[in-house]
Amino acid sequence: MRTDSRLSRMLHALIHMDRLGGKATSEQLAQMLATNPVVVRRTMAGLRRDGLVASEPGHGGGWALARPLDAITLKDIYAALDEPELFAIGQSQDHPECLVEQAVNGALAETLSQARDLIAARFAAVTLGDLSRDFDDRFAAGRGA
Amino acid sequence: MRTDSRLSRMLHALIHMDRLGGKATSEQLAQMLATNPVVVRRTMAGLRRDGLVASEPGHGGGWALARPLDAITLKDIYAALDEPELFAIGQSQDHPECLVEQAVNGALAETLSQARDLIAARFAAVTLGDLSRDFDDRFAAGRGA
DNA sequence: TCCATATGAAACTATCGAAGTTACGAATAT
DNA sequence: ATATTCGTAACTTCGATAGTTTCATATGGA
Repeated sequence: MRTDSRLSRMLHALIHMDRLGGKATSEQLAQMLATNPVVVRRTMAGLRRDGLVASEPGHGGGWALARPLDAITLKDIYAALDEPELFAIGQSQDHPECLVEQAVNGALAETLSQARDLIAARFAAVTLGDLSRDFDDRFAAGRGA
Repeated sequence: MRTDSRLSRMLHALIHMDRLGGKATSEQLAQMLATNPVVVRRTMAGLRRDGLVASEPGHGGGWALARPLDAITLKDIYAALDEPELFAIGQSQDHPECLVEQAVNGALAETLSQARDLIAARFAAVTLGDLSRDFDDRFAAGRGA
């Protein structure tokens, strides 16, 4: 399975936007993410819908952060992407009436549910501001500070 | 992404095998899993390699459990499948040298690592015997016991 | 007004791994 | 001998993200 990189990419994009003064075009972001402007627009659409960013067409337009990074959690971004599936392993749905299958699926579902809760709690607790400060630390470390 | 159902299917298959006296052919298992005998053989190959089951060709052959269900953990099965990727969300690998990307990937990796540890601990703690007894409970409940 | 710059969106292709299928060889028991 | 069963290679199908092409629309400046 090919893993979904949209969450990672949007985090990356928004932090870069912040460092560009809170604004950027799809073209600029596409270069930062090594992808296509259309992919950027498509992926950002949910963030706009949820009020995390705003967009304006035409000359001088582009994308703008609608909130400070400290007011955006990973959970906000994840929700704006319509909560993509977290897990690559799943239940077999072959014979829903088979009690063995139900027992197996129940056990897996409970385990994955616990993992989901853990991830959700982390996503809710971490802001883009936190990640941006992580960057600052890495930058300082990279300069040997 | 289409979720990988091999773990679920193998648990399902081995419990059914146990209830058939510990033996079954690929054809029988394929019917239980609503799939093809070749898919069963392919998926069971890792389990044979790891000594969880044995296979014999020819007339009267088929698959046999090599251990009691209580001596097989979900972790054993997961390992026999060569530890398939657990998560459907991933890091972007576009610009590994970008410090923003490193900060983002680091945060995601840490969260997923915690979730992975949680899942691994559950997998190590649960045996197929446990799931089989879950089945017994469901069966009793289904009969109104 | 004219035009370059942007986003919006539809429609299509590319990609990648699990899953499914076909086909044939090899081994085993009756 | 023959039917049964696994082993394996090779190919197709499927589904979702990702990538691409194309055109419409809106904005601001010359």
